[in-house]
Formats: sequence, structure tokens, C-alpha cells
Amino acid sequence: MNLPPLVQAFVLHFGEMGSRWGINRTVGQVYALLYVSPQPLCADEIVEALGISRSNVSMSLRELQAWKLVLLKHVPNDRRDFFTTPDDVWQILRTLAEERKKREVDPTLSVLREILMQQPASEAERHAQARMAEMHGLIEQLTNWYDDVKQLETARLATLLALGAKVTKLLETKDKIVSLGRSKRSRQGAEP
Amino acid sequence: MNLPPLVQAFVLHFGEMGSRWGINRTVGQVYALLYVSPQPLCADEIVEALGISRSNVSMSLRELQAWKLVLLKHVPNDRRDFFTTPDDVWQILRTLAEERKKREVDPTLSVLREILMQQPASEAERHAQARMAEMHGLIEQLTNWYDDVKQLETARLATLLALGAKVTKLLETKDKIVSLGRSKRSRQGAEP
DNA sequence: CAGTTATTTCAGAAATTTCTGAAATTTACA
DNA sequence: TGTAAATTTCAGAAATTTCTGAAATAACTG
Repeated sequence: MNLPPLVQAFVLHFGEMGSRWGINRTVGQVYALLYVSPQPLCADEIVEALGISRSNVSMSLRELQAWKLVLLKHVPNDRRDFFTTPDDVWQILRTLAEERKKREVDPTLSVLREILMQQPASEAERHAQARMAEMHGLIEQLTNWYDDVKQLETARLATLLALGAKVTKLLETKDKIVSLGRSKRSRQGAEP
Repeated sequence: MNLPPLVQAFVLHFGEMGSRWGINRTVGQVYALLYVSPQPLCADEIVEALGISRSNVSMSLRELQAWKLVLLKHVPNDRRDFFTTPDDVWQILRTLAEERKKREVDPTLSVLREILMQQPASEAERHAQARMAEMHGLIEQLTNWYDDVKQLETARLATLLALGAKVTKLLETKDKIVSLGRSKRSRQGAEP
């Protein structure tokens, strides 16, 4: 690996973290490298920087593109493919959330729903279904929130984050606001 | 594997999902089994239900206990250890969030901070640092929000979720409320 | 205490994942 | 077109992770 020390530290850390996330080490490193690179890189530059095989780079890039975390760029008068990461970190966060939801949360919800449709054949199954219903309910609440919030522009999202828990305090004392808020949409009772 | 079909479907799905999360298949299955079980199970019951070795069960349980996702229980007049999952799904969510933060987010923040302290030795390093600073800022905003929100009791947390994006809409039109909320900068601020 | 049961540890086997080099395919342009 | 550069594919090698059985340890019981 042939990188400025400071970049190397970052790339190595991302590699480690990658493994914890089911993403593999190399994929994590490639992403990290592109993320901090001042300009798009071509595959051979990645090979050079990380000291891994050309074919491994090809597969890692394909994976990252599937996640929409890395974009193909073309440089004029150069046949090679170049790659970058989107540069708005908030956008990156959105993409990550969306893709993880698609791959992990949605399939889980659909398995749960499927199971919950079935007729329990024993007390054990009845209890299991009740537990799964709790889990299903929780995930549904979370994804409803997510679906609602993901459409906010960055500035508003930042505002919402900054506000944090204070929101509920406000609501408690000022519940006319609640009813005002509820006029638009009706989800779970927000009453104290 | 020797389980009611409906439970088996759930256990298998959790096993699959486990792999995607860096958690291994067996650990996921053990968790799922305990989650839906009407009463605590001992290690041999898990061996029996999942058809895996006793030693594998022992290691999986140890892992789950380290994550605080599984608790040791004792049944009167029985020397064996029994295991359950906490039954409040919201509590489970909190635990999961807390542990993942501890293992993944905190170390990343500290690596980033460390790197950002250093003097860049080139233009490439300078740019890399700027990118890392953006990432650091984003993570910090998210963790601040999380630290704020995690202390809410379940009912309030549910309220906040139900409200979703509507919060920011409210703020826009009624920004005197913002300043009211902001008067107690830190969390927990009890309001008149 | 001796005997019994329960649990953990750990070396190596088995399974899975990752990575590579060579070959095949695609692409661009002369 | 033909050809050379760029990229992808893929079979198997290498590395890593997971799992097991046997042995060690610990915990209880009579």
C-alpha cells in the first residue's frame, strides 16, 4: 500500500469497519480511498494505491456501484473509466440508508408479514407470532418515520436533528401544535 | 433443525440477515429462537432445536450476552443456565443502537479526530483532511441527536417518530416556538 | 470428599469468503 | 473493419471464519 500516511490511516480504518458491516475489507478500502481523493481515480490507480489485484478492484468497484456509493466518471480524451464518490455527505448518508433498508429491512418486513398471515398450529406458534407482531410493529414505526424524514432537504433535516428530544417537550405543553401538525397527516396518536 | 415451521422460517431468516450484519449465522439463529420462545431455554434445548454443536451454542450465547441482547436466567431447582431476550422491543432497539455505536461509531470518530489533529504534508493530504472533517461533522450531528433522543421514554420516542418530518414544517411557520424550545439548550429540560 | 452434571476452551476440520492470474469480452478508434 | 487498450469473468488458490469434538474446568450434590 502506497499512500500518504494520513490517508492510509483512514483507508485502513475503513477496511476494518467494512468487515464489521458485512462489507468486505477491500471494498471498504476502495470506498475510503475514493472518498478522500481530490480527483476521480481509474482502476489502475486504485491497484497501485492499495496494492491489490486488478480483478479485485474491478469487483469492488462493481459492488460499490451497485450500492450507488461510487459513480463512474469519464475524463475527456481518456478511454479509461474513472470513479468518484458523491461529494455531499448528507446525500451519501441518504443513499446508504436507502440501500440498507432495501436489502435488510424490507425483506425482513416481508418475511414477518408472511409468517403473520399463517394460522398458528400450537401455543408455541401463537406466542411466536405475537412476538413477531411486536417486532413488525416496531420496524414499521421506524420505517414510517424514515420514509417521512428522508424527503427533507438537508437544511431541514439538520434542523430536525439539532432539535432532537426537545420536540416532545414542546408538544407536551403546547398540544394545540400537535393538532395543527396532525391536520396534514394521521399517524399514531401523538397525544400526551 | 427441529422447530414449528413458522418459527423455523423466522429463525432461518434471522440467520441469513445475521450474515449481512457481520453477526454470524448461528448467532442470529440463536437470538431469533430465544426471541420467540415462550420461556427461557437452556443450552441443550438450543442444541436440539437448531441442530448445532453444544460448543457452538456456548460461544454464540457468550457473544449475545456481550451484546446484552440475551440474558442469563435461573430456574429454581435447576442447575442449568437458561437464557432469554429482554421482552420490550423498544429496549432491544436501544441496546442494539448503543452497542453498535460503541463498537462502530465511537472508534470511527476517534480515528477521524486523531487524523484531523495532524499536520497535512501535501495538498492531497489537505484535501483528504477536509473530506474527513465533513464526515466527522456529519457523524457528530447524528450522534448528538442520538444522545439526545435515546433518553426519551418509549411513549415520547414513539410520539417523536409519529411526528416525523412534520416537526420542521411547524418550526418554519412558528419559529417563536423554536426559540422557546431552544431556551433550554441541553436535553431533559423540563418546560413550564 | 467423590461423583456427577454443566459449561467453557481450544486445536484443528470444515465451510465460506476473498483474492488472484489468465483468459474472455467489450470498447474505442485508426 | 482490425487491433490494441480497458474491463470483466471465473476457476481455483489463499485467507479467514465458523464449527466441532474432545478435553479441561467449574459448579453442584449427596
